[in-house]
Amino acid sequence: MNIDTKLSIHAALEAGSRAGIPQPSLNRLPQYHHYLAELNSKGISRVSCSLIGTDLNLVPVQVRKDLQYTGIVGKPKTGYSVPELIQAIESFLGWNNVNEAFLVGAGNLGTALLGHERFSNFGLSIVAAFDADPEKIGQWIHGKAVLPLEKLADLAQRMSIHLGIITAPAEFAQAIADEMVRGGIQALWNFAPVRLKVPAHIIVHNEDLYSSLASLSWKLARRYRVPIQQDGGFH
Amino acid sequence: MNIDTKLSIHAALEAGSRAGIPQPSLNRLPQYHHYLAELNSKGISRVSCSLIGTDLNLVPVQVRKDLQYTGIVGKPKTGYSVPELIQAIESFLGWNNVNEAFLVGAGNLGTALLGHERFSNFGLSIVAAFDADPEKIGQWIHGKAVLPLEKLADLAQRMSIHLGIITAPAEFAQAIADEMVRGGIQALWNFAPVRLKVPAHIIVHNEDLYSSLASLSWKLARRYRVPIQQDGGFH
DNA sequence: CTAGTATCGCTACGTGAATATCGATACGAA
DNA sequence: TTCGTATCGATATTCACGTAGCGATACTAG
Repeated sequence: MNIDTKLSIHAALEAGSRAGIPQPSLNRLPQYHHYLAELNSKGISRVSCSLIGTDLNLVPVQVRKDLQYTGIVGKPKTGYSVPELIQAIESFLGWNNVNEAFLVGAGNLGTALLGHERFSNFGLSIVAAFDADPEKIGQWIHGKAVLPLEKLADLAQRMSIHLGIITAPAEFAQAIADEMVRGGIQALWNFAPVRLKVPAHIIVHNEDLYSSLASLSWKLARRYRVPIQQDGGFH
Repeated sequence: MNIDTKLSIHAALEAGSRAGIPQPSLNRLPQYHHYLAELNSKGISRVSCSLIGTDLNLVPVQVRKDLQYTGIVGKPKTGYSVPELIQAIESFLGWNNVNEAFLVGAGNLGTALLGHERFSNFGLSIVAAFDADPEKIGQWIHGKAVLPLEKLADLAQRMSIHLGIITAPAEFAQAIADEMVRGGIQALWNFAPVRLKVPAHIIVHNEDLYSSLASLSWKLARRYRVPIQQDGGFH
């Protein structure tokens, strides 16, 4: 019995590692990348997990495990080669190939993203913006044209755009997502605070500022609340 | 000194569990809130977990469990009262009391957040912006003054500001965080792609766009990659 | 040349979150 | 009134991530 369970756990783990990488590890990789780029610019060519750990507030084991997912191997006592590590992370994350993206919703947040030229370092290029507001259509924001929303699906198909960014208000997000899917877009980066309904093969990543804000304000509010009994709050 | 860092790591990791509500649940609460507000505006007064689940793409059990954390109780067969539920979520998240915040880094993203008036619905009020760039100091962005960074700590103390938002480039983030802590700020909302080192009692919430982008581009790249040989990819 | 030590890689364990299952309760229909 | 059903609440199982410990390896000092 326990052999069975052990085996199945093992299989699950194997499958997990082969098919993917834990989400938290994936989230940490860009931080390693940023840190390593800094080291590299200082001319440091080798680095150990312990060093990364102390500088980034992580325990060395975790760093090592994360880096293993990229496929790189280090040498005992020596550590890792910084340039190789950077290269490994970039290639693992697909930052070598440029992703062209469409953005919908040329409001404050959309404008900010359009102007964020550093995205190009990470394989992201926003090629055009879309909006439903006639006032905005025809404008140029940070060198990108604002086009009418109706043209999105057709253009996406002809230009083989794979990534869509939604920075429109929540009530329009679902309709926009539908249009994007219709245009053959494969992945959505959604900044609206809704859970989009899309076909199963579409990748959706939600970037919900209100969720984060909820976390924060809850933790903050909690601090000034009367001291809570850990479990005894009830009955 | 390293005791401090250990503590902060520990605190960050355990914050969710010690608090009594899982982080993911906390993140979903604003979505329920948004959804319920919509129902409420339609005049619907009662709702069941199953309904919420189908509309939000979640399984009913999960919805029920999340809602339980707010302390509300439902009635079998009837479900929950929509207004009570909204009230419970708002009070649980601390959205009834206003959090005043300082923002540092009046770039694209900072400007976007300053202009996002809907934050006021969620208990957040950004009262002033700060920057180190003399060009920006003295300007008014969306009705908020841009002040010199040196004044932050003193002002924060005098105005009892508890929340700091960092939208500056990564290389300045740590210094800014230090200033905020010096000014008595309790919680940081950090949009820079770095792990801040702060005393253990400070709440930090990282909003790392590059992490998200990494997730996305990895998943997207993976789709077009040839089936992966686990170890053979390199050399 | 040998011993010591820092670091990597692997396996095993523990904890917390998601999910499934079971019993309890309230409303509606016969 | 009584039975059926939808829904809530509580408990148990499964799964994923983080953590710890062990052995292996390579550099360095004497």
